[in-house]
Amino acid sequence: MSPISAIDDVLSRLNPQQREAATHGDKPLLIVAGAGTGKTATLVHRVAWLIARGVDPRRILLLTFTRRASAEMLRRVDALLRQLARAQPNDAGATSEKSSAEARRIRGSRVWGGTFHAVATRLLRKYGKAIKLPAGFTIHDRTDSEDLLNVVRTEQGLAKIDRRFPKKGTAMAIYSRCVNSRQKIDRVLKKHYPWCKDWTDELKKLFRAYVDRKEAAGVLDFDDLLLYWSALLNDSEAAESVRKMFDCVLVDEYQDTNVLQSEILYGLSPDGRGLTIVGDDAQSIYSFRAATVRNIFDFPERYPDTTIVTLEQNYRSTQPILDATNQVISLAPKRYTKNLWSERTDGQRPWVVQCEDEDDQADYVIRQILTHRESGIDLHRQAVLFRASHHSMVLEAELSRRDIPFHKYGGLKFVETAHVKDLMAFLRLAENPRDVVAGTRVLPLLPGIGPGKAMQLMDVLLEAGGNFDAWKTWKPPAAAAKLWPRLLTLMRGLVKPADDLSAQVHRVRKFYAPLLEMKYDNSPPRLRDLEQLEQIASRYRSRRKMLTEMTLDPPSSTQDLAGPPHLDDDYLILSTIHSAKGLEWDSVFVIHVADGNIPSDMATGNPEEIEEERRLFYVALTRAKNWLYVCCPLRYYYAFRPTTSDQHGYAQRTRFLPKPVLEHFDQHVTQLDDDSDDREGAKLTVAVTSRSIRQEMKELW
DNA sequence: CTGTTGAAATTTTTT
DNA sequence: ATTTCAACAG
Repeated sequence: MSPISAIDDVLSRLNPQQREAATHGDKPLLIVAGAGTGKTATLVHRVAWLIARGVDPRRILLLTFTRRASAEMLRRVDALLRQLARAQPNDAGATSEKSSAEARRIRGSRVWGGTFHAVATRLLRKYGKAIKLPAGFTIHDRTDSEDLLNVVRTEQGLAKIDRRFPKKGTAMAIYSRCVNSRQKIDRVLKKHYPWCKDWTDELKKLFRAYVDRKEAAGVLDFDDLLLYWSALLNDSEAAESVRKMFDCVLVDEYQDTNVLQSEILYGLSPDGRGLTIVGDDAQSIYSFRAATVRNIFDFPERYPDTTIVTLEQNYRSTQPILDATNQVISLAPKRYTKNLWSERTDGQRPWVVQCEDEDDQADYVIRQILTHRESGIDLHRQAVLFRASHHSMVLEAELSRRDIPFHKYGGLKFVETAHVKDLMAFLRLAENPRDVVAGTRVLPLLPGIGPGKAMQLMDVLLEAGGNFDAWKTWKPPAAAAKLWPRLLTLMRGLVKPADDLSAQVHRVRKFYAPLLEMKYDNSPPRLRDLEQLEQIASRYRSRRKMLTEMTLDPPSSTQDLAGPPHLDDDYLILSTIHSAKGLEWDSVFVIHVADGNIPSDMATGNPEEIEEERRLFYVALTRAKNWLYVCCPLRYYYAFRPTTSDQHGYAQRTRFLPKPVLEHFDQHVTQLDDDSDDREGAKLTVAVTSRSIRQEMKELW
């Protein structure tokens, strides 16, 4: 088989639109890909096609939303390329060496892949010098950035003035939005933070000082990574070298990029040559990170040669599910109209399930999941989705009680827990002694040292250019006298370590463990986390690499840390809707579908926010392949304040399921049944409550 | 300046 | 329920 017909063979598995996209030339290409329309397959084939056509893999840049997505795509590109290589004519002997060289050349794993932030880091380590970045910069995550901002805020006395001054989290969000949307602070405040308008001047001053502080500390925050990448592309010399690195740039999830990212893209290819972007305006759910659907709408205007390919055939869901989800999104004003359809015409209609309360909901979901499992759908092919991380707490407790294993994605991550951050701070301080945030985290761990002394010590260290010897002359207070010399030894040993990374972590752990035990009363599980961290460290070649990766791409679920799961392990997936992006399961349960949760009360300020919540709901629903359950508890208990007996309120079904849409769902009410020993009693209550609930339902809905 | 205690405020999504 | 803030004693 000739190479050409081999690739034709591979491409024949795609539908005509997908094939058009995969084999498009090098003019700008916009793929509007509805949910489940095989956009990953299309991108993967496109990359493989480019490589097969002779493009050097190292000159392809694949920008994805998560590292997981990038790894998955590159793996599939590899598989495809291997398949192609096998199909090449292979006349014995001499050619086999040649063809294995060819195979090496086309390895997809050599493609540049990753998130904007991860790629930015790699480029800045390499070319940062051109714009005067220190090579050994460390990266601040959101919390670190807030901490540094707080340091500056305290210095400026803004914390004292009045309690109405925006808190660090808000201030950080404002700053971040300015950077990512490339807007002046006045505009951002007016549009998104009107209640902070009175503080404009103070905020400006605060941000200026914050920028200086970052520079002095040799750190970059998430926004800086993009900002400096963009700056690199504006520096005439550096831009030339960076631009020349890539022939093709492909961007996934383009609807969730922000203005700064679109500028980076423009910088990489001003005429759009070699540019491919994929997105779905109906799934734009990251505007709180300054992402804007406009990017995808404006793309054809910015690059007039753009070809638009729309993918509408859905390979994921059954038609009854699509009928319902199409209805949900049809109520949104939108521009790229798609009508998703499937060849899988039959299947169970999606359900709207009315539950009594949160406990009932958890119970119902678990029963239904177990029923599916009995019929052969493993737990990991089922998922429970929710708007906010804490919405799954009751369910998690119940799953644990019944020994049903689960992995949770989204919400607080392992690396964000205090003790892990503490330990990492030691490493970060060693890597970059100018990092004030790391220092002011480590130092107050010692008794007798608080924020004040810590700040002083960091100033001394900064003055000395980051040489820990500068601390030798310092006289610690009595309480810290014993530990101080040991800390000094530890840190000096870590600066130029002779041992491998896990040994370094071990040394930190030995030092930190007793302090941890004093600080927390539930220390045993935390100590175990630290042991696990030591294990993880052995997987990394360098400390810098570990620090970078743990910041940019933290393990998304606690269980991920244990390494690849055993094959016989089966576990249910719990996920925030945001973290469920791009994924799919056989059966999907969306819980807490009540107004206030979806749309979240926090996001009903303006119509745009509400539209985003609608898309969020749409994303959740379109994750389902075969079975879709939408659950809404009728009654919510108020956990707040002394629980005077039976305080509760009633929930309204989400506004995104009005009557006409609801007709595409089957409606159910949970039936309590023989779960417990007192079968009789349970049945009795059911009779009463379910009737009264139906009554209430009639009145409320 | 540190560390503790008690009161008050808050309530999302994440690179 | 948790986190953040303010006041106060050592």
